[in-house]
Amino acid sequence: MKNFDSYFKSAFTVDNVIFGFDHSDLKILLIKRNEEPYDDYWGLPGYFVRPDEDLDTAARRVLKQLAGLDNVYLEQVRSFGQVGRHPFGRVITVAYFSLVKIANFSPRPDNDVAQEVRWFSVSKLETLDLAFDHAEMVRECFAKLKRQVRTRPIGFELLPKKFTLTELQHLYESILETELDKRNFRKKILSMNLLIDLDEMQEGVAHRPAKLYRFDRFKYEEFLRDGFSFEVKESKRKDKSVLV
Amino acid sequence: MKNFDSYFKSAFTVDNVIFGFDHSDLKILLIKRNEEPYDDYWGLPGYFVRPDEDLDTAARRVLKQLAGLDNVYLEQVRSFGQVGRHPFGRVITVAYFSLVKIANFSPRPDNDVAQEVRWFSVSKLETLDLAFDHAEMVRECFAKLKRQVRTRPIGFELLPKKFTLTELQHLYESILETELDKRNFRKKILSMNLLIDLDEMQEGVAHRPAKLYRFDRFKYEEFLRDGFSFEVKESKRKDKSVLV
DNA sequence: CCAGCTAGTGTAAAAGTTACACTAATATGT
DNA sequence: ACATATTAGTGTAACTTTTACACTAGCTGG
Repeated sequence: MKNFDSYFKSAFTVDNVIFGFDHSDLKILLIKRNEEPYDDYWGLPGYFVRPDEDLDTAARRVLKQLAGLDNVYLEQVRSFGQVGRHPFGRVITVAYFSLVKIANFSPRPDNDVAQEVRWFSVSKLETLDLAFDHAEMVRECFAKLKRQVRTRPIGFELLPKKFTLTELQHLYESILETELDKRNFRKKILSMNLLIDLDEMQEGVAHRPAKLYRFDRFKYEEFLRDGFSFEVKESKRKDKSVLV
Repeated sequence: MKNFDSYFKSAFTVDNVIFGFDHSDLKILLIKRNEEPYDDYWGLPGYFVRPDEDLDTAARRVLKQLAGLDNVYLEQVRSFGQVGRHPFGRVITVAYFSLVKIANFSPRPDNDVAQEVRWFSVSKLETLDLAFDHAEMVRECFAKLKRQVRTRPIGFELLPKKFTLTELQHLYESILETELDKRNFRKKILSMNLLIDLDEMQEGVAHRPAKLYRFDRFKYEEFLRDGFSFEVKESKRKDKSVLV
C-alpha cells in the first residue's frame, strides 16, 4: 500500500460571514483578532476545526464561542484554499454564511481569540483591511445572499419574529442594493400567502402605526413540497426594481 | 504563542463530478478505483491535493490525470468533511462540477489509480454503490447544475460547438428532467440573441436537416456587463415546462 | 414516389409586471 | 385642541411575458 503520510500535514478552519439587519442597514459581524497571525486586524469569526468535529458543527461552535450566537441560520458557501493564505502552513478554510436577528445578539466572545466584536455596515466594509482573504470571502457571501434572497425566503431570518411590511421592504432594499416600489412589493409579498397578519399594531411610533406580520414557515414548507419557488425579479427600468 | 501543531494533521482531496451529454442522455464520468480505500468501487475522479497546489489547480490536474480532460468548465460546489468519511484519517474533500463535451473525451487514465473510466447515465446512478460519500456529492452537484442551467448559459459547455435547436432542447430536458414545448423553447432561446445562425445544415440525417447554431460567448459577456440575466422558469402546469 | 421522420413556424388568451399619487392614522409640539 | 410631521396603506390601466396548441416543409431510404 502506498504511503499517504505526506498529505496529512494540513489544517482547516471555518469562517463565518454573519449577516444582521439593523433598522435600515445590512451589517456583518467582525472580530478584532487577539492572536497571530493578523493580531489586531479585523476579521471573520473563525477557527480551526477539531480533528473529531464535523464542519457544520465547527461552524456552530465558533459562532457560539466567538460571537455568543446560538441556533441561527447557517449555510456553507465554499472553501478557500490558496497556497500561502495562512502563514502557519497549509490551511484551507470553509466559509459559511449565517443570518441572525441582530437584537438577539449579545457580544460575548468568551475566549481570548477576539479582543472585540462589532457590527459593520456591509456598505462601509470596502475601506477596512481584513485579515487573511476574508475580504474576498465577504464579497462572495454577500453575492450569494443577494442571489439567495430572490428565490428563498431567508430574509425573515434577519428580522424579528414580528415585523412590518415596510421593515421587510427595507431589508430587501438593503440586500439587493436597490429601491423597490411600495405598492408592488406589498402586492407581491402578500400574494405569496407566506405572511400571517397578526392583527397587531406597531406601538410607540410617532406616525400611523403599521400592522405586524410574521413569516408562516409551515406554509412555506408546504409550498416547497409542492414545487413552489419564492421568486424575485429586477425591474427593466434601471433606477427601480420590484420584488416580484 | 500557542502551539497549533495538533491541527496540522489532516489532508484534503478534490473530487470532480464531470457531466457530459450524449445524444439524449446526461451522464457523469466515474472511475473504477484501483487502490484502497474502496478498491474496485466506482467513484468520482478525485485525489489528494498537493501541499503546494491550489484547489482549482488540483481539480484540473486530477481531471487531466484521471480522465484525460483538459481545458473544461469547472466550478467549485462545496466541501464535504464528515468525520470518519475517510478511513486513513481526517480528510475533507472539495467537490467540483465540470461540464465537458463528451466527444472530446478520450479515456486516458495515465496512472494506476483507476482501472477503468466510464460514462454513466445520471438517471441510472441510484443503483450504484459509490465510494466514500460520492453519491451525496453527485446528488448535490446535479441539483446545482439544475439550478445553474436556468440562469446561466452553461449548457453550451456540454454540446459540440455546432448544434441544432432540438439538441439544445433535449439537453435542457435532460438536465431539468422535464419536457419543454418546442415552439416556446425556440422562441425564447432565439429571443435572447445569444445564438449565431451558422447558415449550415445538418448532414447525413434521414430526415429534414436542421440548421446549425453556435453560442455567442462574446455577446453573452456583453450582456453580463449590462446586468442581463439568462433566465429559465418552470411552467405552471405540472406535466410541461418551458424554457422561458 | 411513397413512407417515415424531424424541422420549423404563429397566434390568441391568460397571467404577470410595471408605473404611478393620494388618503389614513398616529405622536408631538404649540 | 389644533396643526404639523411622518409613515401606512391602497387600485388601476398599460404593457410585457407566458402559455397552449397543430400543421406544413424537407430530407433519406426503400
